[in-house]
Amino acid sequence: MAQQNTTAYILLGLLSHEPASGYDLKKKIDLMISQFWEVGYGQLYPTLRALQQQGDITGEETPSQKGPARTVYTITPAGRQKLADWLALPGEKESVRYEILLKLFFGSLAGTQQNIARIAAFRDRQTQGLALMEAFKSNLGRVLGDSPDHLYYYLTVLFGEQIHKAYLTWADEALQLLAEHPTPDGPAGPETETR
Amino acid sequence: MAQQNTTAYILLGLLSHEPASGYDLKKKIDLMISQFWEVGYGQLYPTLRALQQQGDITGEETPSQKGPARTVYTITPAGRQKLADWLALPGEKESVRYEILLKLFFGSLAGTQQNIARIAAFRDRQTQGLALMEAFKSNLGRVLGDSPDHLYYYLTVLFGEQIHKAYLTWADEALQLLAEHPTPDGPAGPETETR
DNA sequence: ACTTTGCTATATCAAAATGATATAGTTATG
DNA sequence: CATAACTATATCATTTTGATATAGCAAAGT
Repeated sequence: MAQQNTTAYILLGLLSHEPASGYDLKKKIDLMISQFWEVGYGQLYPTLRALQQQGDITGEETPSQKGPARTVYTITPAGRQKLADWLALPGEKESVRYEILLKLFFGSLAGTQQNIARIAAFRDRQTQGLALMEAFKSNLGRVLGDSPDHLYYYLTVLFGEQIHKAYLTWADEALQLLAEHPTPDGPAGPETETR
Repeated sequence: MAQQNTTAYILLGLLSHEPASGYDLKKKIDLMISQFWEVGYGQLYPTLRALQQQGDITGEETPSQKGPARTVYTITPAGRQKLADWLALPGEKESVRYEILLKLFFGSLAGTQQNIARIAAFRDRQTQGLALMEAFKSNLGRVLGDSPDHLYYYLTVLFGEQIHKAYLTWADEALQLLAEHPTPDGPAGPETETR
Protein backbone atom coordinates (compact mmCIF):
# COMPACT_ATOMS: atom_id res chain seq x y z
CA MET A 1 0.00 0.00 0.00
CA ALA A 2 2.90 2.27 0.74
CA GLN A 3 4.65 3.76 -2.23
CA GLN A 4 8.16 4.60 -3.23
CA ASN A 5 8.74 8.26 -2.55
CA THR A 6 11.52 8.37 -5.05
CA THR A 7 11.98 12.03 -4.21
CA ALA A 8 13.44 10.96 -0.87
CA TYR A 9 16.23 9.04 -2.58
CA ILE A 10 17.03 11.95 -4.86
CA LEU A 11 17.44 14.16 -1.82
CA LEU A 12 19.51 11.55 0.01
CA GLY A 13 21.66 11.10 -3.07
CA LEU A 14 22.37 14.79 -3.43
CA LEU A 15 22.97 15.20 0.30
CA SER A 16 25.43 12.29 0.20
CA HIS A 17 27.75 14.62 -1.71
CA GLU A 18 27.43 17.65 0.55
CA PRO A 19 25.01 19.38 2.92
CA ALA A 20 22.51 21.69 1.29
CA SER A 21 19.31 23.62 1.91
CA GLY A 22 15.99 22.83 0.28
CA TYR A 23 16.52 25.68 -2.08
CA ASP A 24 19.99 24.42 -3.01
CA LEU A 25 18.58 20.96 -3.64
CA LYS A 26 15.84 22.30 -5.86
CA LYS A 27 18.39 24.16 -7.96
CA LYS A 28 20.58 21.10 -8.33
CA ILE A 29 17.60 18.99 -9.31
CA ASP A 30 16.46 21.54 -11.87
CA LEU A 31 19.91 21.74 -13.36
CA MET A 32 20.95 18.12 -13.60
CA ILE A 33 18.12 15.76 -12.72
CA SER A 34 14.91 17.37 -13.97
CA GLN A 35 15.68 16.01 -17.42
CA PHE A 36 14.57 12.57 -16.24
CA TRP A 37 12.78 13.24 -12.95
CA GLU A 38 11.12 16.47 -11.92
CA VAL A 39 10.64 17.53 -8.32
CA GLY A 40 8.57 20.50 -7.20
CA TYR A 41 8.70 22.42 -3.93
CA GLY A 42 5.43 20.83 -2.96
CA GLN A 43 7.18 17.49 -2.92
CA LEU A 44 10.59 18.64 -1.78
CA TYR A 45 9.88 20.35 1.52
CA PRO A 46 7.47 17.75 2.91
CA THR A 47 9.94 15.02 1.99
CA LEU A 48 12.77 16.84 3.74
CA ARG A 49 10.62 17.03 6.87
CA ALA A 50 9.77 13.34 6.64
CA LEU A 51 13.42 12.38 6.19
CA GLN A 52 14.36 14.47 9.20
CA GLN A 53 11.68 12.80 11.33
CA GLN A 54 12.95 9.39 10.27
CA GLY A 55 16.48 10.33 11.24
CA ASP A 56 17.90 10.08 7.72
CA ILE A 57 18.96 13.71 7.65
CA THR A 58 19.55 16.44 10.20
CA GLY A 59 18.68 20.09 9.69
CA GLU A 60 20.59 23.03 11.02
CA GLU A 61 19.19 26.51 10.85
CA THR A 62 21.84 29.01 9.92
CA PRO A 63 21.39 32.76 10.19
CA SER A 64 20.74 34.16 6.75
CA GLN A 65 23.50 35.79 4.80
CA LYS A 66 21.14 36.98 2.12
CA GLY A 67 17.41 36.59 2.40
CA PRO A 68 15.52 34.66 5.05
CA ALA A 69 16.84 31.92 7.33
CA ARG A 70 18.10 28.82 5.59
CA THR A 71 18.04 25.32 6.98
CA VAL A 72 21.00 23.27 5.86
CA TYR A 73 20.43 19.52 5.83
CA THR A 74 23.09 16.87 6.36
CA ILE A 75 22.74 13.16 5.68
CA THR A 76 23.12 10.73 8.60
CA PRO A 77 24.65 7.23 8.50
CA ALA A 78 21.09 5.85 8.57
CA GLY A 79 20.31 7.98 5.53
CA ARG A 80 23.37 6.69 3.71
CA GLN A 81 22.28 3.14 4.44
CA LYS A 82 18.78 3.79 3.14
CA LEU A 83 20.26 5.25 -0.04
CA ALA A 84 22.59 2.29 -0.50
CA ASP A 85 19.69 -0.14 0.01
CA TRP A 86 17.66 1.60 -2.66
CA LEU A 87 20.59 1.62 -5.09
CA ALA A 88 21.06 -2.10 -4.57
CA LEU A 89 17.46 -2.88 -5.52
CA PRO A 90 16.94 -4.07 -9.07
CA GLY A 91 13.85 -3.37 -11.13
CA GLU A 92 13.56 0.28 -12.03
CA LYS A 93 10.44 1.65 -13.63
CA GLU A 94 10.24 4.09 -16.45
CA SER A 95 7.09 6.05 -17.07
CA VAL A 96 6.36 8.69 -19.66
CA ARG A 97 3.52 11.08 -20.39
CA TYR A 98 3.33 12.64 -23.85
CA GLU A 99 0.33 14.87 -24.23
CA ILE A 100 1.16 15.43 -27.87
CA LEU A 101 0.75 11.73 -28.67
CA LEU A 102 -2.58 11.74 -26.92
CA LYS A 103 -3.78 14.56 -29.14
CA LEU A 104 -2.33 12.91 -32.21
CA PHE A 105 -4.04 9.66 -31.28
CA PHE A 106 -7.33 11.51 -31.65
CA GLY A 107 -5.88 13.46 -34.54
CA SER A 108 -8.57 12.58 -37.05
CA LEU A 109 -10.94 14.78 -35.03
CA ALA A 110 -8.68 17.77 -35.54
CA GLY A 111 -7.59 17.94 -39.16
CA THR A 112 -4.28 17.57 -40.89
CA GLN A 113 -3.15 21.19 -40.64
CA GLN A 114 -3.55 21.29 -36.88
CA ASN A 115 -1.63 18.07 -36.46
CA ILE A 116 1.17 19.24 -38.69
CA ALA A 117 1.45 22.46 -36.70
CA ARG A 118 1.49 20.46 -33.48
CA ILE A 119 4.32 18.23 -34.62
CA ALA A 120 6.30 21.15 -36.04
CA ALA A 121 6.04 22.95 -32.70
CA PHE A 122 7.19 19.78 -30.95
CA ARG A 123 10.16 19.53 -33.28
CA ASP A 124 11.18 23.10 -32.54
CA ARG A 125 10.92 22.50 -28.81
CA GLN A 126 13.04 19.38 -29.00
CA THR A 127 15.63 20.97 -31.24
CA GLN A 128 16.32 23.35 -28.40
CA GLY A 129 16.37 20.47 -25.96
CA LEU A 130 18.95 18.65 -28.05
CA ALA A 131 21.15 21.73 -28.21
CA LEU A 132 21.07 21.86 -24.42
CA MET A 133 22.06 18.20 -24.20
CA GLU A 134 24.95 18.76 -26.59
CA ALA A 135 26.16 21.68 -24.50
CA PHE A 136 26.07 19.54 -21.35
CA LYS A 137 27.83 16.75 -23.16
CA SER A 138 30.66 18.94 -24.35
CA ASN A 139 31.13 20.52 -20.92
CA LEU A 140 31.08 17.20 -19.10
CA GLY A 141 33.27 15.53 -21.68
CA ARG A 142 36.10 17.85 -20.75
CA VAL A 143 36.09 16.82 -17.08
CA LEU A 144 35.32 13.14 -17.44
CA GLY A 145 38.49 12.10 -15.70
CA ASP A 146 38.15 14.46 -12.73
CA SER A 147 35.77 12.34 -10.69
CA PRO A 148 33.98 9.00 -11.02
CA ASP A 149 30.74 10.95 -10.67
CA HIS A 150 31.27 12.74 -13.94
CA LEU A 151 31.19 9.52 -15.91
CA TYR A 152 27.75 8.73 -14.52
CA TYR A 153 26.46 12.24 -15.12
CA TYR A 154 27.74 11.82 -18.65
CA LEU A 155 25.71 8.65 -19.09
CA THR A 156 22.51 10.47 -18.21
CA VAL A 157 23.34 13.21 -20.68
CA LEU A 158 24.00 10.66 -23.40
CA PHE A 159 20.56 9.27 -22.67
CA GLY A 160 19.01 12.68 -23.13
CA GLU A 161 20.93 13.14 -26.34
CA GLN A 162 19.65 9.90 -27.85
CA ILE A 163 16.09 10.58 -26.77
CA HIS A 164 16.08 14.04 -28.28
CA LYS A 165 17.56 12.73 -31.50
CA ALA A 166 14.76 10.16 -31.59
CA TYR A 167 12.21 12.93 -31.11
CA LEU A 168 13.56 14.78 -34.13
CA THR A 169 13.79 11.67 -36.28
CA TRP A 170 10.19 10.86 -35.45
CA ALA A 171 8.95 14.41 -36.05
CA ASP A 172 10.47 14.47 -39.53
CA GLU A 173 9.07 11.05 -40.28
CA ALA A 174 5.62 12.04 -39.04
CA LEU A 175 5.54 15.33 -40.95
CA GLN A 176 6.46 13.54 -44.14
CA LEU A 177 3.78 10.92 -43.62
CA LEU A 178 1.11 13.54 -43.02
CA ALA A 179 2.21 15.40 -46.13
CA GLU A 180 1.97 12.22 -48.18
CA HIS A 181 -1.35 11.08 -46.75
CA PRO A 182 -3.56 14.12 -46.52
CA THR A 183 -6.76 13.10 -44.77
CA PRO A 184 -10.12 14.41 -46.06
CA ASP A 185 -10.01 16.90 -43.22
CA GLY A 186 -12.60 19.41 -42.07
CA PRO A 187 -12.12 19.82 -38.35
CA ALA A 188 -15.39 21.24 -37.13
CA GLY A 189 -16.12 24.64 -38.56
CA PRO A 190 -17.52 25.46 -41.99
CA GLU A 191 -14.01 26.51 -43.01
CA THR A 192 -13.47 25.91 -46.69
CA GLU A 193 -9.90 24.83 -46.85
CA THR A 194 -7.87 26.23 -49.73
CA ARG A 195 -6.26 23.15 -51.10
CA MET B 1 -5.30 26.17 -9.18
CA ALA B 2 -7.29 23.55 -10.98
CA GLN B 3 -5.38 21.12 -13.10
CA GLN B 4 -5.80 19.37 -16.40
CA ASN B 5 -7.31 15.98 -15.74
CA THR B 6 -5.95 14.67 -18.97
CA THR B 7 -7.58 11.35 -18.20
CA ALA B 8 -10.94 12.97 -18.87
CA TYR B 9 -9.93 13.79 -22.44
CA ILE B 10 -8.65 10.29 -23.04
CA LEU B 11 -12.01 8.92 -21.97
CA LEU B 12 -13.92 11.48 -24.07
CA GLY B 13 -11.71 10.67 -27.03
CA LEU B 14 -12.32 6.96 -26.79
CA LEU B 15 -16.03 7.44 -26.21
CA SER B 16 -16.23 9.69 -29.26
CA HIS B 17 -15.69 6.54 -31.32
CA GLU B 18 -18.23 4.34 -29.58
CA PRO B 19 -19.92 3.81 -26.22
CA ALA B 20 -18.02 1.68 -23.75
CA SER B 21 -17.87 0.62 -20.12
CA GLY B 22 -15.11 1.58 -17.72
CA TYR B 23 -13.64 -1.84 -18.11
CA ASP B 24 -13.70 -1.57 -21.91
CA LEU B 25 -12.02 1.81 -21.72
CA LYS B 26 -9.30 0.49 -19.45
CA LYS B 27 -8.57 -2.31 -21.90
CA LYS B 28 -8.39 0.06 -24.83
CA ILE B 29 -6.08 2.36 -22.93
CA ASP B 30 -3.82 -0.52 -21.90
CA LEU B 31 -3.64 -1.76 -25.46
CA MET B 32 -3.08 1.41 -27.44
CA ILE B 33 -2.48 4.41 -25.21
CA SER B 34 -0.57 3.17 -22.17
CA GLN B 35 2.64 3.40 -24.20
CA PHE B 36 2.55 7.17 -23.77
CA TRP B 37 0.00 7.76 -21.03
CA GLU B 38 -1.02 5.29 -18.35
CA VAL B 39 -4.38 5.35 -16.61
CA GLY B 40 -5.27 3.23 -13.59
CA TYR B 41 -8.70 2.26 -12.28
CA GLY B 42 -8.21 4.65 -9.42
CA GLN B 43 -8.19 7.48 -11.92
CA LEU B 44 -10.60 6.03 -14.44
CA TYR B 45 -13.73 5.41 -12.39
CA PRO B 46 -13.71 8.71 -10.48
CA THR B 47 -13.17 10.57 -13.75
CA LEU B 48 -16.10 8.76 -15.38
CA ARG B 49 -18.30 9.83 -12.47
CA ALA B 50 -17.09 13.42 -12.73
CA LEU B 51 -17.71 13.51 -16.48
CA GLN B 52 -21.21 12.15 -15.95
CA GLN B 53 -21.94 14.80 -13.32
CA GLN B 54 -20.74 17.49 -15.70
CA GLY B 55 -23.01 16.20 -18.44
CA ASP B 56 -20.20 15.24 -20.81
CA ILE B 57 -21.19 11.58 -20.83
CA THR B 58 -24.27 9.56 -19.93
CA GLY B 59 -24.20 6.14 -18.29
CA GLU B 60 -26.65 3.35 -18.91
CA GLU B 61 -26.66 0.29 -16.75
CA THR B 62 -27.19 -2.82 -18.81
CA PRO B 63 -28.00 -6.23 -17.35
CA SER B 64 -24.89 -8.31 -17.35
CA GLN B 65 -24.31 -10.87 -20.06
CA LYS B 66 -21.18 -12.15 -18.43
CA GLY B 67 -20.05 -11.05 -15.01
CA PRO B 68 -21.57 -8.26 -12.92
CA ALA B 69 -23.62 -5.33 -14.16
CA ARG B 70 -21.87 -3.06 -16.60
CA THR B 71 -22.47 0.63 -17.09
CA VAL B 72 -22.03 1.69 -20.69
CA TYR B 73 -21.10 5.33 -21.16
CA THR B 74 -21.98 7.45 -24.16
CA ILE B 75 -20.52 10.84 -25.01
CA THR B 76 -22.88 13.84 -25.19
CA PRO B 77 -22.65 16.82 -27.57
CA ALA B 78 -21.25 18.83 -24.64
CA GLY B 79 -18.60 16.19 -24.20
CA ARG B 80 -17.71 16.31 -27.87
CA GLN B 81 -17.35 20.07 -27.64
CA LYS B 82 -15.08 19.79 -24.60
CA LEU B 83 -12.93 17.28 -26.45
CA ALA B 84 -12.72 19.51 -29.51
CA ASP B 85 -11.75 22.50 -27.36
CA TRP B 86 -8.94 20.53 -25.78
CA LEU B 87 -7.68 19.31 -29.15
CA ALA B 88 -7.61 22.87 -30.45
CA LEU B 89 -5.37 24.05 -27.62
CA PRO B 90 -1.69 24.34 -28.45
CA GLY B 91 1.12 23.72 -25.98
CA GLU B 92 1.35 20.10 -24.97
CA LYS B 93 3.61 18.97 -22.18
CA GLU B 94 5.82 15.95 -22.11
CA SER B 95 7.06 14.54 -18.87
CA VAL B 96 9.20 11.51 -18.21
CA ARG B 97 10.37 9.59 -15.18
CA TYR B 98 13.32 7.23 -15.53
CA GLU B 99 14.24 5.60 -12.27
CA ILE B 100 17.22 3.93 -13.89
CA LEU B 101 18.80 7.28 -14.72
CA LEU B 102 18.29 8.37 -11.16
CA LYS B 103 20.19 5.36 -9.92
CA LEU B 104 22.86 5.82 -12.55
CA PHE B 105 23.20 9.45 -11.59
CA PHE B 106 24.28 8.26 -8.16
CA GLY B 107 26.09 5.35 -9.79
CA SER B 108 29.48 6.03 -8.24
CA LEU B 109 27.98 4.95 -4.90
CA ALA B 110 27.10 1.56 -6.33
CA GLY B 111 30.05 0.23 -8.29
CA THR B 112 30.63 -0.53 -11.94
CA GLN B 113 29.32 -4.09 -11.95
CA GLN B 114 25.97 -3.11 -10.50
CA ASN B 115 25.56 -0.33 -13.00
CA ILE B 116 26.45 -2.57 -15.89
CA ALA B 117 23.89 -5.12 -14.74
CA ARG B 118 21.30 -2.39 -14.43
CA ILE B 119 21.84 -1.13 -17.94
CA ALA B 120 21.92 -4.65 -19.37
CA ALA B 121 18.57 -5.41 -17.74
CA PHE B 122 17.20 -2.17 -19.14
CA ARG B 123 18.41 -3.12 -22.60
CA ASP B 124 16.68 -6.49 -22.38
CA ARG B 125 13.44 -4.89 -21.27
CA GLN B 126 13.51 -2.39 -24.10
CA THR B 127 14.43 -4.99 -26.70
CA GLN B 128 11.10 -6.61 -25.91
CA GLY B 129 9.40 -3.25 -26.05
CA LEU B 130 10.82 -2.59 -29.48
CA ALA B 131 9.64 -5.96 -30.72
CA LEU B 132 6.13 -5.06 -29.56
CA MET B 133 6.31 -1.74 -31.39
CA GLU B 134 7.44 -3.46 -34.57
CA ALA B 135 4.53 -5.89 -34.32
CA PHE B 136 2.08 -3.01 -33.93
CA LYS B 137 3.69 -1.20 -36.82
CA SER B 138 3.43 -4.14 -39.17
CA ASN B 139 -0.20 -4.79 -38.22
CA LEU B 140 -1.22 -1.17 -38.54
CA GLY B 141 0.74 -0.70 -41.74
CA ARG B 142 -1.51 -3.17 -43.49
CA VAL B 143 -4.68 -1.23 -42.72
CA LEU B 144 -3.38 2.29 -43.10
CA GLY B 145 -5.85 3.14 -45.83
CA ASP B 146 -8.93 1.76 -44.04
CA SER B 147 -9.60 4.74 -41.85
CA PRO B 148 -8.06 8.16 -41.18
CA ASP B 149 -7.69 7.05 -37.57
CA HIS B 150 -5.19 4.37 -38.48
CA LEU B 151 -2.72 6.90 -39.82
CA TYR B 152 -2.72 8.68 -36.48
CA TYR B 153 -2.40 5.46 -34.51
CA TYR B 154 0.50 4.66 -36.78
CA LEU B 155 2.21 7.94 -35.89
CA THR B 156 2.12 7.08 -32.21
CA VAL B 157 3.59 3.67 -32.92
CA LEU B 158 6.38 5.22 -34.96
CA PHE B 159 7.12 7.39 -31.97
CA GLY B 160 7.40 4.35 -29.75
CA GLU B 161 9.64 2.69 -32.30
CA GLN B 162 12.08 5.59 -32.40
CA ILE B 163 12.14 5.92 -28.63
CA HIS B 164 12.88 2.26 -28.13
CA LYS B 165 15.62 2.36 -30.73
CA ALA B 166 17.12 5.31 -28.88
CA TYR B 167 17.01 3.29 -25.65
CA LEU B 168 18.97 0.48 -27.24
CA THR B 169 21.49 2.79 -28.87
CA TRP B 170 22.07 4.48 -25.54
CA ALA B 171 22.36 1.21 -23.63
CA ASP B 172 25.04 -0.08 -25.96
CA GLU B 173 26.88 3.22 -25.80
CA ALA B 174 26.69 3.28 -22.01
CA LEU B 175 27.83 -0.31 -21.59
CA GLN B 176 30.83 0.35 -23.80
CA LEU B 177 31.74 3.47 -21.87
CA LEU B 178 31.58 1.68 -18.55
CA ALA B 179 33.73 -1.13 -19.93
CA GLU B 180 36.30 1.39 -21.11
CA HIS B 181 36.30 3.48 -17.95
CA PRO B 182 36.25 1.08 -15.02
CA THR B 183 35.91 3.13 -11.85
CA PRO B 184 37.92 2.19 -8.73
CA ASP B 185 34.78 0.59 -7.38
CA GLY B 186 33.93 -1.03 -4.07
CA PRO B 187 30.26 -1.92 -4.21
CA ALA B 188 29.15 -3.29 -0.87
CA GLY B 189 32.15 -3.17 1.43
CA PRO B 190 32.51 -0.77 4.35
CA GLU B 191 33.18 2.48 2.59
CA THR B 192 36.74 3.65 2.91
CA GLU B 193 35.99 7.11 4.13
CA THR B 194 38.48 9.55 2.72
CA ARG B 195 37.65 12.73 4.49
C1' DA C 1 14.54 58.79 -2.99
C1' DC C 2 11.43 55.56 -4.21
C1' DT C 3 9.50 51.89 -6.81
C1' DT C 4 9.76 47.84 -9.23
C1' DT C 5 11.87 43.79 -10.45
C1' DG C 6 14.43 39.76 -9.26
C1' DC C 7 16.46 36.50 -6.26
C1' DT C 8 16.78 33.61 -1.91
C1' DA C 9 14.10 30.78 0.95
C1' DT C 10 10.21 28.38 2.75
C1' DA C 11 5.57 26.90 2.74
C1' DT C 12 0.73 25.47 1.63
C1' DC C 13 -2.97 23.27 -0.84
C1' DA C 14 -6.39 21.48 -4.08
C1' DA C 15 -6.41 18.50 -7.77
C1' DA C 16 -4.55 14.65 -10.08
C1' DA C 17 -2.12 10.32 -10.48
C1' DT C 18 -0.22 5.99 -8.51
C1' DG C 19 -0.41 1.45 -6.97
C1' DA C 20 -2.15 -1.78 -4.37
C1' DT C 21 -5.94 -4.15 -2.77
C1' DA C 22 -10.99 -5.66 -2.05
C1' DT C 23 -15.09 -7.67 -3.76
C1' DA C 24 -18.02 -10.63 -6.34
C1' DG C 25 -20.03 -13.02 -10.04
C1' DT C 26 -18.95 -15.81 -14.33
C1' DT C 27 -16.62 -18.76 -17.35
C1' DA C 28 -12.79 -21.82 -18.71
C1' DT C 29 -9.24 -25.26 -17.33
C1' DG C 30 -7.54 -29.27 -15.23
C1' DC D 1 -15.98 -30.10 -9.08
C1' DA D 2 -12.35 -27.17 -7.43
C1' DT D 3 -9.60 -23.51 -8.89
C1' DA D 4 -7.79 -20.44 -11.90
C1' DA D 5 -8.75 -16.64 -14.97
C1' DC D 6 -11.63 -13.08 -16.54
C1' DT D 7 -15.30 -9.31 -16.20
C1' DA D 8 -16.55 -5.40 -13.63
C1' DT D 9 -16.46 -1.92 -10.18
C1' DA D 10 -14.60 0.32 -6.29
C1' DT D 11 -11.66 2.29 -2.47
C1' DC D 12 -7.84 4.60 -0.41
C1' DA D 13 -3.42 6.08 1.42
C1' DT D 14 0.48 7.94 -0.57
C1' DT D 15 2.71 10.54 -3.94
C1' DT D 16 3.05 14.02 -7.44
C1' DT D 17 1.63 18.28 -9.76
C1' DG D 18 1.13 23.04 -10.35
C1' DA D 19 -0.05 27.11 -8.72
C1' DT D 20 0.21 30.44 -5.39
C1' DA D 21 1.54 32.94 -0.81
C1' DT D 22 4.99 34.82 2.14
C1' DA D 23 8.83 37.72 3.12
C1' DG D 24 13.53 39.67 3.33
C1' DC D 25 16.99 41.71 0.70
C1' DA D 26 19.65 43.48 -3.39
C1' DA D 27 20.08 45.63 -7.73
C1' DA D 28 18.18 48.27 -11.47
C1' DG D 29 15.15 51.65 -13.25
C1' DT D 30 12.67 56.35 -13.19
